[in-house]
Amino acid sequence: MNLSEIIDGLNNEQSQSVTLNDAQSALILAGAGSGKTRVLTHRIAYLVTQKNLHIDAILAVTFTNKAANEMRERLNVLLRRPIRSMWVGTFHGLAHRLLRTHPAEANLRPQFQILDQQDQYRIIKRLMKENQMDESKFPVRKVQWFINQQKDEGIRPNDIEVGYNFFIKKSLEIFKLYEAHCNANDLIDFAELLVRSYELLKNNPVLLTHYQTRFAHILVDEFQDTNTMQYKWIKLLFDGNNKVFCVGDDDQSIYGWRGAKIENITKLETDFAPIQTIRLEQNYRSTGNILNASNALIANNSNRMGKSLWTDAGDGELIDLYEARTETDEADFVISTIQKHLDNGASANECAILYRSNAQSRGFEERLIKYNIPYIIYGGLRFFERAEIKDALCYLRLMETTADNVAFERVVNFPTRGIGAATVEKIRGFARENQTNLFQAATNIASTLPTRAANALVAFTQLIEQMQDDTKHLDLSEKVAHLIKASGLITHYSNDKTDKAGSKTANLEELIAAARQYNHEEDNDMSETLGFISLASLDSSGNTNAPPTQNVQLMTIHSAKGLEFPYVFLTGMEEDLFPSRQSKDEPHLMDEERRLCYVGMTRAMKKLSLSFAIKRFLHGQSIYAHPSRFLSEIPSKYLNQIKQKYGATSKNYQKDDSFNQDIAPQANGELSIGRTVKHAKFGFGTVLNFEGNGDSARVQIKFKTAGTKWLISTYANLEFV
DNA sequence: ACAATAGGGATTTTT
DNA sequence: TCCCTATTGT
Repeated sequence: MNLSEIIDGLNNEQSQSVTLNDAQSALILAGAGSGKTRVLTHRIAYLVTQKNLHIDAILAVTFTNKAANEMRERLNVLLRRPIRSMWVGTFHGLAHRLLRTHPAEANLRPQFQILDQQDQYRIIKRLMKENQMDESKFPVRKVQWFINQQKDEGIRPNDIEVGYNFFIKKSLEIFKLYEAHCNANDLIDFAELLVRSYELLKNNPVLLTHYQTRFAHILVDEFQDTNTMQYKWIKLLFDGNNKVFCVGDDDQSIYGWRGAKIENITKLETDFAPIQTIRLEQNYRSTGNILNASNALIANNSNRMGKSLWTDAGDGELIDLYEARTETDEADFVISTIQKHLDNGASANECAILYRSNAQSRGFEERLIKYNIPYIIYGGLRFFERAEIKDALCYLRLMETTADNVAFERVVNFPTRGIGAATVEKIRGFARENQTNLFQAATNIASTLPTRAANALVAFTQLIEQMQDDTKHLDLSEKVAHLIKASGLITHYSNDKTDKAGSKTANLEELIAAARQYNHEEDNDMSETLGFISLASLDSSGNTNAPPTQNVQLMTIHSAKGLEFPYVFLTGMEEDLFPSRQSKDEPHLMDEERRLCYVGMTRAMKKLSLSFAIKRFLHGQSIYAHPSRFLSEIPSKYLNQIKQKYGATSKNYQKDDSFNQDIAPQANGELSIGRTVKHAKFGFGTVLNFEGNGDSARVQIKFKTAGTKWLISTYANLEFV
């Protein structure tokens, strides 16, 4: 492979990045749609083919499995050689690989298991219950959040100063118990993968030197999304002799709430000095209008590293901005516009409906069903997170290692077999006292129990042993197929009346297929089964390169990051919804909302449509909303504002028309939310909300002294102050 | 063991 | 309003 093959079709900056001296570290500030994945993979190809770098000397890190798989595929094509041994993967996947390779040095038994969010939640919940913590005062989610937050920062319980904060004090107690529990049961949660592998290297200078020397080049994707531990992890592997190549875009940092530190990208310049910064500003995705509008929006953020995207693709169409009366009206606009695109020959999967929060999908879904347009909603439970799949996997885990307590707890009485809470509690007690696992405890304790429970328990342990025996010589997928039947799961789910579509049994069938497709890489000590189980935890998507289907795509803006669509509808552009209410008081949160908006807008290739509703039904009540501030940050010359009622598609025109023009803020300028009014009896107050029309029009007012009231406006005789 | 019911909470979720 | 969880009743 020669150089021209690698840099063919790259622009100046891209090719400069790719062919940078191999003794040089680099930060590539890659704007949306500027071809960053291409630069990253071509850089690797350049190092391997032009600088004769061995593929084992490369460490390439991404955030998602999807990105990692994509990179592998592209490298396979580019390098025309197997790259199996190359360390390309997610932070978590690579950390996991380190721990599996050196379990003893990391103080782990080789059979350690990965805890996913759900498993973690269950454990924390049980620990809280056992310690009489009131869940209504201390929500499990919050405690789980607290623990993960600490771990993402590399903070261990002993590092935390107990202050006056009661929540922190109690959470810390649980944190300690949780850590002890995980250590006793060989459990590693997501954050622990990083912390533990970090400590592994930190405490083993020989190992550290080995990997520092081995990885001559460390390449990191989406650097703006790294959290503290991930940053420290990369920094530890960097000894100054090796080089980093980090790609990121500070304008697309949208995971700050999850611990991502946007500052990491600026810290690079000092911590990894000397490092050369290159900006990729030519956009190959969107039209000029979309790009200029996005640039104008993001310019409102402070502390940017600075970057301005351009395109030579031409202005394209203006951005539609639709003012809807209600969320139903908004859905009508979006769906009928999509219908027009379809009529003009577009395919459904070229259209994406994006929103800030999942709850907004419902209205669109209803319309899509009504107009018979195929769609797919992203979000919700992924394949390996589904209850029936987790059930089956827990049987698999128990068969692999009967000492797996998490798996034991989940399936000991599922499908129900007469082993109640009391029995399980006795098993736990015995296991605690005798320092053994639950399965062993169950075998030992059975004879001491009342006959009924004893029989049930013996039946269960024998079932597991029998399944182990029966599947000894079967391959992975046959094993899964066997366990689904033998455990009674398939019978249980086919009798499930709540699952009319039979999707649960279908999913179980799908699991057999997934096991068949799993290709095990024997680059570590894991058995095939253990490898499959780990994969299920680390990549819960269950995607086996699912072919793109002809569906309109509905998803949150967060999940749209990294994707692109010809037609994008960015919906619910209202204050308190987007930007979210929870972000309005904190400038740095507001900046993140704006970046999110920027991400959403820059997903669009040909046509972007923005929309907001004047009145939205949310959390069981109608709310009058103001257009998002982001809309006013987009210069109107890029916008095509549409205000009139869209089309005649709405059959519920009358019903929707509860918005009374007579009392609309636009109509008379008198009554509007936030307006101060005076009432003869209740005195001064502020208008919170209003609805209805004619004689039934009502106004909600928060009075200074009389509290909040709904008043019929025709009787209220309000005086505007 | 399961269905009916009540209560509380309701961004975003790469791993 | 809707959805998830916990509790209660059969």
